[in-house]
Amino acid sequence: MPTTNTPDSTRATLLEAAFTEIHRHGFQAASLSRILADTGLTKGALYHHFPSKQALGLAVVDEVIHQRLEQNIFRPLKNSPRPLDTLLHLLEERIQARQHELVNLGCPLNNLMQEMSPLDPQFQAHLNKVLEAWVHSFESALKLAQAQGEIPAQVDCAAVALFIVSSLEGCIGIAKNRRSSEALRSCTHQLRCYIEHLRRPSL
Amino acid sequence: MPTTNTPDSTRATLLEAAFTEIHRHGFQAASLSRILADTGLTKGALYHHFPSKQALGLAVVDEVIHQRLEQNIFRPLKNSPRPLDTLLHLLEERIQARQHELVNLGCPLNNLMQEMSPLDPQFQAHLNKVLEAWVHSFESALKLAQAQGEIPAQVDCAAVALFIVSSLEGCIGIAKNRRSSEALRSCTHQLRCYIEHLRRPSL
DNA sequence: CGGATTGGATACCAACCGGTATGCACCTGT
DNA sequence: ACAGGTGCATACCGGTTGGTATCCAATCCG
Repeated sequence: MPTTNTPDSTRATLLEAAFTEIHRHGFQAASLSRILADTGLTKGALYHHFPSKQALGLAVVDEVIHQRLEQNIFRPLKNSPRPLDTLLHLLEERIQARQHELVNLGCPLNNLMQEMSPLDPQFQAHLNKVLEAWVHSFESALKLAQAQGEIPAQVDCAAVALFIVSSLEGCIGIAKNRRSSEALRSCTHQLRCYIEHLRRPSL
Repeated sequence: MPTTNTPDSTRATLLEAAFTEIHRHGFQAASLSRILADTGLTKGALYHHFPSKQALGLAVVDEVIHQRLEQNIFRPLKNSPRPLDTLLHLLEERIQARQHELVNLGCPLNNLMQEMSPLDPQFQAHLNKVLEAWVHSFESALKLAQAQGEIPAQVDCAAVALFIVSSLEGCIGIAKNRRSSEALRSCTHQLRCYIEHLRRPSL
């Protein structure tokens, strides 16, 4: 039994604790001391794996936030034969499942975007990469539905995908401010209505 | 000619500078020293007018942010005989006029909601009051349009109003992250389409 | 078996933070 | 004209922050 952990496990521990701390307090107010206290590690360990607080934050974006979205949203959507139904189902089910986290702390990605994008070009770039992947994921689903004749040809899938992601983040943000699951449900219901509406021949 | 300013002008100077600083850096990262450097005032002046940094922030919410919304949005909407047209016009014109500010720094209200609501119940309360006033303003406009027969009776005006505000904030937030006026235009255009859609007999 | 490298701990630092105590002009009420 | 309050400046405080320099133990490699 080794007395030292594998380096990757320590790194992963730090990433996970940093994610939680950032989710709770935002990046700027995230305290390295608190992360270290939570993990039982020390500054030596942290600065061995990450050259700076910023690098830690960017790693959280790339390796925690992006990956979670990839696994929970992008992948199911990509593999679905009925993309529109899957999209609607994901919007309902994923939000329902994480409603407490969302109402209390909001969306980790959006929180960071709102806080860091105007302040730090590097954060902006990394966050935007995740955002674009998200929009692209929805756009592909919409285009497939369009190819299947489920939504009209004149629909601008890219613009609609951007709007869906925007509205979704908006709904989560407002629900967080209200501290209300009910607001989250009501708001995302309207969003689903909007999406359903795409189906009908709109004129 | 008096050598001392009227107290209210100093207070207003502080509020305005605090608003700008908070808009740029968020509340937690807003530096009192920077506010004082910008105004040429000192800690003595600040703590004479405000008992704490939190009180300053809450005053910015109540006296700057709320009042601006009141003047630029709530009031025009309340006095309009054609509420739906006015709403759509406001969404287009106000966003166009402030697009640079919105793309670079986002919506002052939403920025603070995202940052402070989960952290500080007092902020949450003050911010929520502004948010509710906003939603109520839109709801009243929708209800008037409904009474005028412009939108169908089965439309849930409260839910739609909440969704419009949420989506709007979402659109601004996403456009800020992309640093793109074009994204802001595209996104709010979809929102206006959604609102236009309320007009048609939807079934 | 023994140097070199890796993983991490300890102790420390300067900078900055919000907040406070005190002092001092000036205006006001009487 | 004088006492008191108002409006603000100056100086200072303890605490926290991100970051660094140093050191030790374990592992790996030859």
